[in-house]
Amino acid sequence: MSIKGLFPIDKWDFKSESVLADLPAEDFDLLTAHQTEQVYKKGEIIFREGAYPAGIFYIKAGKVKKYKLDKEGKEHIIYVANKEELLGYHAILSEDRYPDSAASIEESRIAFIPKEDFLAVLNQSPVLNRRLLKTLSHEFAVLANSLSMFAQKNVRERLALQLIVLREKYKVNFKPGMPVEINMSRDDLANLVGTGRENVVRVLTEFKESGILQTQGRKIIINDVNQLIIIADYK
Amino acid sequence: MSIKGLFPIDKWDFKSESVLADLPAEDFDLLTAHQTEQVYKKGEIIFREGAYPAGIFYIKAGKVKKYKLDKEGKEHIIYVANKEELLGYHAILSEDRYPDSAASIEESRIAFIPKEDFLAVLNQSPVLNRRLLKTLSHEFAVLANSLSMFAQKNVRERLALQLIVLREKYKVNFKPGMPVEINMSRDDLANLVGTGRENVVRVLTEFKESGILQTQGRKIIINDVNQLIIIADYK
DNA sequence: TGCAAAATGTGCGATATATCAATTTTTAAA
DNA sequence: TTTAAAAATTGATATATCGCACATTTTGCA
Repeated sequence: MSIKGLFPIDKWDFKSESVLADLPAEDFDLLTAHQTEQVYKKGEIIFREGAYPAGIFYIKAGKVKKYKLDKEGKEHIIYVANKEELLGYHAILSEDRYPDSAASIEESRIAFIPKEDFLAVLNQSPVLNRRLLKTLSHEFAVLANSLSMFAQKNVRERLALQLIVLREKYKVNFKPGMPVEINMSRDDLANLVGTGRENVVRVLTEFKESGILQTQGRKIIINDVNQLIIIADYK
Repeated sequence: MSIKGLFPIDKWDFKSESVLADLPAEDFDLLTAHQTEQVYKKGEIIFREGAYPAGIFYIKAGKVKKYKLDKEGKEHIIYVANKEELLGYHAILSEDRYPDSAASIEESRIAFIPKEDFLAVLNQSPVLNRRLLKTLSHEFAVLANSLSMFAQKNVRERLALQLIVLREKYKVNFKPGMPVEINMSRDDLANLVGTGRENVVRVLTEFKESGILQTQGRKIIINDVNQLIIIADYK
């Protein structure tokens, strides 16, 4: 029953969809009519799991972690959202409370769009509907991928994978061809990979010794992505 | 930064949304105009990861597993879909290939609806649009929950949780008040929990000795769901 | 620039889980 | 009902990862 690697889907496609790009001007204007902008300092919470949503967020600059807390308060980061991504719309669409929390992992500039405006545009814009359906099903596929990776891969492989993904997200800050620096705390990285800080450090040291990457304080500089791809995809 | 259990979301809400229920008759008729029905024997594959979608599937009777294979062919079950659920629409909405495979875990009767009909209704039906957006964001929340459970819970806790979920799915086959029998191979169960068959057996034995459940051959009869909830939610 | 607090890194024993091999039970087909 | 194949179970051992305690470095602020 187990066919080996038939039609493998491209696991390295992590591009995030921009929901708002190319929206008809009319829709875009209505959507942004009452937006308010706010700067979130590093670590500041944007919304909390279980709270009722009052609107959606649009990241104009910075990076945001979406995470869940377990009973002991330990967080697991589900996703790192980059600038130009939309945030917190799942709760409104599912007519429920936030399924996860969000906080900035670096100083971020974020616009808030009231729920009413979002729903108003949703009711009149087939383009936004279609865009959201596409984004949501893409997100679903990415999440399903993360889930099975968790089930099937070890810490080393998961970390390699996350470094590849993060590299894409941090790329925008650096000139093409220049080495990309990932600036993320070991704790956040560990919570993303689903392990402890110590284990992340251990594997990073190993990668450093293999010449795959360098570290400068907290910064991680990726030298050899291909090597990471081989590790992440190995098993 | 870690606030303990503030606004905990209800982790035990696993009800699946019925996308097609209460759809306007006009839309429903168009959707089902060219449907073809087929019986899938236990274990038969419905679609494969990476293939291009030709339509969507509606489970009229039976149960279906959605899964991903790793390089060695070991499968990880992402989700068990029950009757009356829609299948395979993510790929069409994301304009991509199937992100996972689907196969029946018991004899199932499944209708196939061609892509064209689905898209035609999607273009004209605000209700279907809204319904799909809601379903997708709900699914996303459930999946995100599974992901963080994987990161935070051990095999024992994950198995307890899956037994609770499966009990809900198998409930429909039994009279209210009657003990629910879960009829699933240990292999499928292990692939759902993300571990090996042997480990599932060991934990099941433990549960059996605690009086939480009984087994009759392959069947698992849950006696004490509350105990399972305590275990699954413990950490 | 200097200092305290926070973050990072290291060693090691404890533990959960994976993995292999062998046995027993169940299932389904003749 | 018999029987062979498939599935489930048990036991033993290997391995990855966890999590504590502690040392070191980095960071941000006065």
